[in-house]
Amino acid sequence: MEEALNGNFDKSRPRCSVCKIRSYSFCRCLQEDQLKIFAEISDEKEFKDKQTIFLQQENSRNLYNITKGNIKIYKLLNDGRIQIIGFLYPGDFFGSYKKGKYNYSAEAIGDVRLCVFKQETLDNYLEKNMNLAKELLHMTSHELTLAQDRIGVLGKMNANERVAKFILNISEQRARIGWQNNPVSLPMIRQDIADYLGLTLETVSREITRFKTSNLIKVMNSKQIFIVDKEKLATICQ
Amino acid sequence: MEEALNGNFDKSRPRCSVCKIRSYSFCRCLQEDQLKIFAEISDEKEFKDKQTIFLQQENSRNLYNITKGNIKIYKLLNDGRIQIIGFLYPGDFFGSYKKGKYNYSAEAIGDVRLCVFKQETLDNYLEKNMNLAKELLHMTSHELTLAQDRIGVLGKMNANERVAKFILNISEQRARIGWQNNPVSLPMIRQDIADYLGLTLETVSREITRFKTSNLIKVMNSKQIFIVDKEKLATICQ
DNA sequence: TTGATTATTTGATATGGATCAATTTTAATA
DNA sequence: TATTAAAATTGATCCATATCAAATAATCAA
Repeated sequence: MEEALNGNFDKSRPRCSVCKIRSYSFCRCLQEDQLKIFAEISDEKEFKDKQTIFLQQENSRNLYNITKGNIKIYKLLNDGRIQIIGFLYPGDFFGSYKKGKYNYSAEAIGDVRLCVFKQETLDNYLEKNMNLAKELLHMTSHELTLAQDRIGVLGKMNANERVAKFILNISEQRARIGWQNNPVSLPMIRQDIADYLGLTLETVSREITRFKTSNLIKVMNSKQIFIVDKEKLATICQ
Repeated sequence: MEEALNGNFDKSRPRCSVCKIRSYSFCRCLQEDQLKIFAEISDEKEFKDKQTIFLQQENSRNLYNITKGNIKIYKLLNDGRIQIIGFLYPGDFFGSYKKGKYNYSAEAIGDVRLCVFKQETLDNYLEKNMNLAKELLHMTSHELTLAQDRIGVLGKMNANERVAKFILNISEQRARIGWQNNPVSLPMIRQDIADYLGLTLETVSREITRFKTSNLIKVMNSKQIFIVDKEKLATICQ
């Protein structure tokens, strides 16, 4: 089962040892000899496009680590309005390590593979491993930084700036985990981008067209954007 | 000096022992016998209204814990636009525990007293105290939750909802630390509320007037708001 | 106390992005 | 491959909030 999921046919090595994204994830701080135990405190789980991973109102039990694919986390207002809090990529973690309700819902975009940690299990493990606790603290703190950046975008930037920043951010994220970052692939639909940026899909579409006609980008297809003039795009959103 | 600041004239007890807000702060997890050492790894510092605590572009060296007063943390776009990321109150912490630049600037609103921790010192102490590391992780995670809530507010709510939510939030925060929460005092000016909510000060003023004329609140003076109908206010922003 | 400064409210008008609507393009399925 | 459904684009219009402007109100300094 585990072998099937990560393609590890070397039974002598735990799946964490052969994990391709470990160096971008909070478990990167673990030594080779710790990986066997660590691999045992989590389960791998797969999700298909649009499958719900958890809903906001559920009791929080797990923390998740993405090893493959993209997910979106979102909040739903009771009149149906959606705000996408974030798109998450391999190496990112989400969920909750404290009891209560989740703060958002999580859904797969395309095929997804996750490591699932039970709260108590992870908490117990943290107790024995200060490095991991610190790494988790640093990554949570980094998440907070990103969330604060987004507050700035949503509070003060106009549609033009938001879309420019979105394209650059997603390209940077790809570069960070060593993937092709130009053309950048947008796995999510325009409605999702809109719900992420606090705009409507029409406005997102118009801004993309605007960047296209002013030759800042080339739209290979609706999900593949080639950045022609990165500097000008950066100037737009500073 | 320390005695003068926190009014502790009992020289036999460290200032953390007599700290009034410790139970709301990350240091609440420490035992009485640990407080002496902990008091020694931080300094107390005072700031006056509008004094800058640090600027975004500075090298981050410290983590701060508020023991008295209010501060605002904000980002500045290069054309002068301001986004206030948050208003922070006694028990809240801010700054950075990793090297680099700060992610925002911080400024005092009224008289403020802070505990200042040097990054390395705090980091070393964390190494020896798993409880504190965990508490810091949980509080950072909680901060992240609050930031995500704000993303929802700024991304999807209209002016009416934003102002209603602001008044309720600030009232809840007062209740949480056991202070008078109705009437609720707004230590910041309208421009700050606007920069916090992603609105203009005129819009904030108009929404407050609207709540006043529809008898949801009473404006004792511009900085003291009495909540008349909490339920209706809550319905507005759900 | 008085004048000056800063903060707040209120009014008139403008506008960026939402909304409504139709068309085109792309993807899914039979 | 044809048929349908979903996604994306483009156009026309509207409206919530910004902007500009002026009047009060509160605070500060001399």
